[in-house]
Amino acid sequence: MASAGRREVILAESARLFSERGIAATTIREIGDAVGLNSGTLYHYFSSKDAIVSEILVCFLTDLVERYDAVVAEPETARTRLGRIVRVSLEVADMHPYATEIYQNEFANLSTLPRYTEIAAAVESSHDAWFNVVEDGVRDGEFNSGVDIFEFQRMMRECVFMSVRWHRKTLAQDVDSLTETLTTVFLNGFVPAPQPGSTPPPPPTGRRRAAKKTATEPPAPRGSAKSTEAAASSDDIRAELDSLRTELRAIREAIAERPDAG
Amino acid sequence: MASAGRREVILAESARLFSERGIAATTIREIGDAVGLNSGTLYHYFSSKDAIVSEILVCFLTDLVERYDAVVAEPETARTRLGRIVRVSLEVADMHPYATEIYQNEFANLSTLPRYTEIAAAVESSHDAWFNVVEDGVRDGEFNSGVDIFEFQRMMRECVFMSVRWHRKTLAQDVDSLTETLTTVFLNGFVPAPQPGSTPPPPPTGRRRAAKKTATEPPAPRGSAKSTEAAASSDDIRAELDSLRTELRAIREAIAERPDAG
DNA sequence: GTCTATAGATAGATAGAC
DNA sequence: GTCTATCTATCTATAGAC
Repeated sequence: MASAGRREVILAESARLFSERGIAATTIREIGDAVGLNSGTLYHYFSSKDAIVSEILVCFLTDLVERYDAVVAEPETARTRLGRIVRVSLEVADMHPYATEIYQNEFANLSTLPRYTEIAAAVESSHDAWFNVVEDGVRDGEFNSGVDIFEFQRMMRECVFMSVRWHRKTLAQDVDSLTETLTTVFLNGFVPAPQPGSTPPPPPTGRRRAAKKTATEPPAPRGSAKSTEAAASSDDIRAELDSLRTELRAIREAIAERPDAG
Repeated sequence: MASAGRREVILAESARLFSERGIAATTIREIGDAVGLNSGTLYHYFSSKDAIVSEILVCFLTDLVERYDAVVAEPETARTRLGRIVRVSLEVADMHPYATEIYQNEFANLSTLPRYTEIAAAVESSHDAWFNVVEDGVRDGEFNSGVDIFEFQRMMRECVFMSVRWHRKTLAQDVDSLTETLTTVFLNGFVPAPQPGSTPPPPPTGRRRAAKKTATEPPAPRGSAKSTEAAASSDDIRAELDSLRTELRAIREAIAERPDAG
């Protein structure tokens, strides 16, 4: 009877244990204890321990890809869509509180899982969503191409999912501020010009860590050396930098306008 | 006699296996096979499997903290010191190719390790180095406080160590470009104001990364990840000048080689 | 559906010959 | 220092009573 929700309870408790202790370190008996069932009974619902892992990941990734696909297709600017991807990532992670951590911790060693092909395909699809939106933004001039596209989107994507771990306990409440922080940190370093209208808001000033100085040294010494030696030639260098940038831009545009430009 | 380097070989092979398969999934017998010793012989060098794990992590973290402490004490701007922390992180990671991955993958579940207190203290010390430098930069107005300090430095720190994993095979050659990319992405989104003198170049639209698929392996990071904003120190500016010159030269040559050029 | 009991495999670690 | 041999513990998964 209770078998209706039993499967889901097993999945939920397993996910929690897997993320807390690791998959290999979590035993079937521990899962049984957490659910309130004998370990043998679990095999009435799942054919193996790995099958539980696979189902956890497939459920999470299916939800994620489905919502990514909707966002990517939106007729919005790349910045808007990228912000939505961040938000969707956090929301889906909130619906699957432990799956993202399991995936992050152990994906590298999960290639022998039952439905691994399905899982890998979903992972790749989710990665494509990020890449395509960032690529669109660069092509349209909305983002800066001074930083390698692939490198950038991978950093941002992984940072978003690490943030899930860091904010797991309060993720639902933190979605807004986290989305804002992530897009501000990454995009204000990635857009060509600063937004005149939307300058970064006054500090949300979240938590402050009890910053203890390292036992050896009080790191006071940042000091006056700021721009002393660089000051003399600084203007000349900046001038040359600007001219180089201008020339580079002209050349790039010339190349881009060529009919057979690649 | 061979016992001189044996310990180090055991540590190296163990680290490789632990990072590839996970600690729990790596058996003593596999380590013995990899080293060319019987599994029982390993206990002549280490008291347990966990003792091997601990020694791997302690060696890595000791090197890291030692070099962090030197950087934090430098009389430089926060931006310079933060850049040095990034570089030092990559260099130490290159000296301990697998320790960072082991730490990232399994640190959450390692609290029962033999020398865990020592390990945790080193981890905290390394975190403090990052926090203190970023905090200094904010206090002096060099960085922007519109984003939560703790959140920012944690994102940047974790991104640096994830980059180690992504570039593990070519880390030594990629240190320069990676340091540049990481500081550009994070700091240009974290500095208070853009340089008024130089309007950032509009998007070139020309070069696009060819491979968007492949969830497995990023293409080689050609060092085109260059900053668009003027850097704070003369070293950074000179480095950018050099890279711009190099890129200009490459573009000129590419144009000259086109059959229909001129 | 849930349990008890256990099969079958393999892990970490030890003892002692050489 | 290295080996063979083995102990002890524990795991996944199964068989069958209820």
